[in-house]
Amino acid sequence: MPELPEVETVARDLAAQANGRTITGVEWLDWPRMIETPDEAGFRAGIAGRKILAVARRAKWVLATLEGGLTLAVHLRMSGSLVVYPADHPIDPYTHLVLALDDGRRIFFRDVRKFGRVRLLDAAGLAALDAHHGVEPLSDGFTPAVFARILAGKSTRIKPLLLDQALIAGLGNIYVDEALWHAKIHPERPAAAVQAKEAKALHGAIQEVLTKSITLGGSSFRDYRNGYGQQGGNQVSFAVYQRGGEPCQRCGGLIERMVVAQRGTHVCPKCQPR
DNA sequence: CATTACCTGCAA
DNA sequence: TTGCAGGTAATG
Repeated sequence: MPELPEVETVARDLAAQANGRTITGVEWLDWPRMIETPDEAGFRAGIAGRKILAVARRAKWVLATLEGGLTLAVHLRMSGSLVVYPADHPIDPYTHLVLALDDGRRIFFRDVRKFGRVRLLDAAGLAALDAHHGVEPLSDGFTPAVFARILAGKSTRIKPLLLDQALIAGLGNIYVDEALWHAKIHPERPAAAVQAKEAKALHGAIQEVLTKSITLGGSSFRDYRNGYGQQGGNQVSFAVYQRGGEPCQRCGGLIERMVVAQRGTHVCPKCQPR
């Protein structure tokens, strides 16, 4: 799925295009199972006539603040996209939700794999979603000291720990592999065994890979689209992700693909010793 | 911890 | 045909 940089890009794109517009209603919905709460009828009734006040990101959720204390929350999971299209844009078989705006344009939610999820939340629901997630890695609250506290005493391997949204919100498979390579840390090392100096390097690497990707509009491959329907971000290049068998750009050793916590994992064994 | 489930498309 | 894909929750 889109990870933090891609979701951030989508949220910004939606904000730029839809802030101040009113959702007149649900124009298309062919996969109601993706709506987790409320039920379909409640969703249709609750969203109609609401003005979009702001669009932001929390973890990998796109959050549209609506008039009346409600929030439209969308998770793109593996293959979802959220795009504002002109009135004449066709609805294809992978488009599962279309929201009509008061100026004739529409917000399309497209999702090949149907893993994406949509919620219409009140204040309590939004608070619960927020509480479910850990620190935002690009926020002021994510200091090296805070990161050190997260690692302290944990026997979990560092990669699965970084993927745990309840600890740090927004990292996914790509950027974890990239950050670990930058910091020269093997993904299977126990978190508590990562030394202070290494943890500081990893903290910096996490912020750098995320920030750089946001600057470039998110990485683009497979199903990812920004809020304008563009692939964008082709400039983002990865050091190890999906480069198994290729030489490491730092040491020349061969990048290896392995499986860690059931996720494809890419590592330079020479740069990132166990 | 690992496995399974949720879905579909695509490359090997 | 098999395995793999940016995610996450539920279940041994």
